[in-house]
Amino acid sequence: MLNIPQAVTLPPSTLPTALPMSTPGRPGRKAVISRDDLVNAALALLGPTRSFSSLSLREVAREADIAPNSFYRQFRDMDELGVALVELAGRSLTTIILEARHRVSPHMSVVRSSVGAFMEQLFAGDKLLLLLLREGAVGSPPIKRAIERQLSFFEEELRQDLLRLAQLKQTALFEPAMTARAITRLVFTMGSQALDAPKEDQSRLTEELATMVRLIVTGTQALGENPDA
Amino acid sequence: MLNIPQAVTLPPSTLPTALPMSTPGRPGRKAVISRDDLVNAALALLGPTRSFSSLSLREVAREADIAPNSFYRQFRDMDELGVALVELAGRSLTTIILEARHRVSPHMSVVRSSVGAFMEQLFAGDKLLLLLLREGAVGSPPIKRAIERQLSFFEEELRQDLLRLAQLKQTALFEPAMTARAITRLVFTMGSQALDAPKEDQSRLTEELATMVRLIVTGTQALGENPDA
DNA sequence: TGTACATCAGTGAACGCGCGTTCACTGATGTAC
DNA sequence: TGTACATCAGTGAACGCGCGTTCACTGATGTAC
Repeated sequence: MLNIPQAVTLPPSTLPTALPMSTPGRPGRKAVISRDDLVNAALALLGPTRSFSSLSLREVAREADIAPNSFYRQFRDMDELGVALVELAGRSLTTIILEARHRVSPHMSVVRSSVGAFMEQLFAGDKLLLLLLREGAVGSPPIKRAIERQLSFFEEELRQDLLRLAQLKQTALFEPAMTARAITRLVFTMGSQALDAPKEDQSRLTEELATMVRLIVTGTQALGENPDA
Repeated sequence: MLNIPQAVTLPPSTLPTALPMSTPGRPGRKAVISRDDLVNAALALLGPTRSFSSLSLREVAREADIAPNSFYRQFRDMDELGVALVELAGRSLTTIILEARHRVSPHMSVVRSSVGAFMEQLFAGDKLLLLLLREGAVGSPPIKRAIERQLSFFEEELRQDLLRLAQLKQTALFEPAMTARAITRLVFTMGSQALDAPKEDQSRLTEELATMVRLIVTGTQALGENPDA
């Protein structure tokens, strides 16, 4: 199970590479440069004021301490690295929400605690989450598409959570798919905005976001009972 | 009144300049290059796949058909031009919504028709609106701040609309400020996403966005009646 | 085990390019008389 | 009205820089025998 701590550098063993070009265990040539090295270098450079799309190939190579042209042995171009990062980010997000589900307590809904977990991870400096939030608007087309894909996965998970919840409460939901999408997009937008705010505002912003989500959940329940309201 | 058509080039007379440095009517030196020239050049370069933050000073100068260094006679740097554009965009947005209000009919709520007007303008290729949607996530700090300011104005207008509406219906609203903010952010996010979708999906996406907004409005009304629901 | 060889991951150097910014200029415009 | 002058908006040329990409190389690694 992928579990990404808030530290910048990811232990290579937990980072699945798309190509098995440098499996360290088996006999064969040892690759000194791995895809993970570049992934980690890119992550290290990301920050609240530094987007992936503003990174240059040479910058990443410099951070990874390799020659610029060595980059091409691992990725065709920056877009390919970006897509790899987005896919990692998707798994990170799934893990976060999975953990949040475990924390569910009687006095806090699944949705509410998921929002909390999400914002917590974001404020802790999770670069992958940051990437997922910010490149959606301005990344190159391949990266945008990769992010849309991850968001769709996430929306589908949330939709099923909502349906499960409704079944438990014996209530109907209005447009659960739209509900899940609205919540997802709102959380991402507000999360992104919250990162620009000073630290002392963070808990307030989390509360506000929770309130917004509550508005949507209440709406889908109310309309589920009476669609013509 | 500022009224910006869907054409790329804005007639100079309708574009209020921040500084009256080139008022053509009164006696004085005639400035061949105006701020509007640069504003228009930047707008002409923007598009679904081209963000303001990716424009270079030289590109804008080239489009405006002036020497690169002449740029500095009008703006300190690209950020300053960006902020000017954002402020123009804010006025454009206000105008759009104002017009939408006039179109209000008995079988369509103010909110609903505003959402429609917004999306329509966006799909018509309004570059200013595009700017407002997209630079919020990745613009430089000054531009982000300028966008936040415009969004706040807009949220406040929306909040007052909602309150007026509630008063008319003799109902209470739960957290009208959060409601206005949620709707604003959602509309902006989904609008941005809709621009990447093929044309044949646009009316569906507008409908979906309207549904999402309806969820929120229903939520604030339901919680207004019974805050502990 | 030891040796000669093939492979290919990683590199140093170089390329042409567009960038932001500077400088001293020039020539059109408006002013003073 | 005509002329000499001051102003300053706009420019051409140049700068140093970081960029993405290419090429031929080299030297460590693993293989064959």
